[in-house]
Amino acid sequence: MPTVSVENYLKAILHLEEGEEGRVSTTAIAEKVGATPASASAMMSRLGDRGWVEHERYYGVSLTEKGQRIAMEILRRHRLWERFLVDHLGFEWDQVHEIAEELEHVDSRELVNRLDAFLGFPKLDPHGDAIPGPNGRFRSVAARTLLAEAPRNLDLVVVGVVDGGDAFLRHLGVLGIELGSRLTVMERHSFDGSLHVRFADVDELQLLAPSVCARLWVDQSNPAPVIVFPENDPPS
Amino acid sequence: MPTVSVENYLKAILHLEEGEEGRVSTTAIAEKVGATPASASAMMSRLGDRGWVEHERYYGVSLTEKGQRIAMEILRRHRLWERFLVDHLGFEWDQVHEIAEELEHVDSRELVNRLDAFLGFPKLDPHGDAIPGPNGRFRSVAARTLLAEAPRNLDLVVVGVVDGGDAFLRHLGVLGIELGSRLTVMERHSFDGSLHVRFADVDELQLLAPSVCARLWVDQSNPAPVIVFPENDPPS
DNA sequence: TTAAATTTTTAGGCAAGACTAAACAATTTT
DNA sequence: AAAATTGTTTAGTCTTGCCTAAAAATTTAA
Ligand SMILES: [Mn+2]
Ligand SMILES: [Mn+2]
Ligand SMILES: [Mn+2]
Ligand SMILES: [Mn+2]
Repeated sequence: MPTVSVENYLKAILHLEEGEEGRVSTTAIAEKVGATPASASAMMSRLGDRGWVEHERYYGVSLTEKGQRIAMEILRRHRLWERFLVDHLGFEWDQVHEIAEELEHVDSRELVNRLDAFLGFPKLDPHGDAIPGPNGRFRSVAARTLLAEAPRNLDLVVVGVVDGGDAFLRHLGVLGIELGSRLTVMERHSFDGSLHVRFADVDELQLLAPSVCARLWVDQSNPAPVIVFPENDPPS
Repeated sequence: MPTVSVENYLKAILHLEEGEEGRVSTTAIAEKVGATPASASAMMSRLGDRGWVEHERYYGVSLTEKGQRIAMEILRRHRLWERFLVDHLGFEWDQVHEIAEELEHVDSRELVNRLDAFLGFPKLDPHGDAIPGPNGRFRSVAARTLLAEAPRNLDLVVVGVVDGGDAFLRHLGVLGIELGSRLTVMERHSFDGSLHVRFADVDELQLLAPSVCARLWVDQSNPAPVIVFPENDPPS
């Protein structure tokens, strides 16, 4: 029965662990939860006592099996609630994070599973992030690339955002980019990595700053497959 | 920006104030929130400092205008979430209280108003209790009577329960009683106030204990009105 | 109108979680 | 290798909210 604060810390550590190798630093955690390093340090020893993190003094922490299970559960709730807010209450994707940040702490196994069913067992949240299943593992590991690293001349589709703060999401709105937007990389400028892209529904080329390209997940957009009818029936 | 604990205390005081005259006792509040009188006493002076209750030492408290506004907002959230849980997630009415007790503390004006709209601006929660509107006042003051005090030989309909703990709600399930059940009081037994009633959908008379009759709100069931067509047009 | 019983408040502690300032350890620079 | 910088922990303090035990006020009973 972790408190709200403990749940926020565990989720922060989970976020910081993915991608980065090894242990997570106290200062990074403090920054993520909006507290001082001193407060985070105190919390780490409490989390260590309860067996939710492994704490090597002066070298950071990593989640234990138990801690990870809890963190994944919070993440699951967060992302399911975000889906609910967008799909059923008509919120925009840049308005739901803060509210989900509170809803995720409502503790009822039954509630979250019924919500999951009500939403149709979604695999992705409104920002394109995978939603953990009731077992605490992700339902699908989608193959995705950062737009910044995508090859040219491919039909791409935006499938997610990296660490999407509300300001960034609103900026995407200004640029006319949303989940599902289709585009092609025409030119990559080696000076700063900015890209000239062409959107499927726009005529002119558009320039995207590297700060944007590094935060967009894209996938190859499956073109409507060309179905070739065989001239003869295949052998059964 | 009250804390969860403060919100629970304010709501408890609101509940205790209705019906009872004058101030609410520290001990009653303590019992309602599940704390000791000493803890409640300490909380009362904190609430007094913030201007949410009027505290007359040794004589109890009453909500101020401000305190009442906050408490009504919590009550609104609680009952809206109960509606959501029953109407959309398929919970039974005896399973939702505890979960709503947590959801009510999620603090977002926008969220609660959109939820209200999503639910179709309901007037009553699943237990028949009125849901406060965004202005903090009840939307409708339904005319209702306790079954224990209802006259005989009237077509009645169950419109609500008084202070419905889960145990009582499950007992109603055993008796086959739910919101909307139609019944008529056939006999009132002066010994202990128990009633013989006839349910609209059952043949035999059924005996209801006073503990049940005192906790059921009933209203006269409007029989499908007999429409009398005038022989002549009324004078305009 | 005292005395007994009940209710309420106060006193003294404790745990969680936050902060600032200071000490300490690790890492980088010089 | 020593010095400076950076990151982490410790020390000391605060607030909220809870507890038990004891004191004080109020209510009830004798
Ligand atoms: Mn949160
Ligand atoms: Mn998200
Ligand atoms: Mn509550
Ligand atoms: Mn209710």
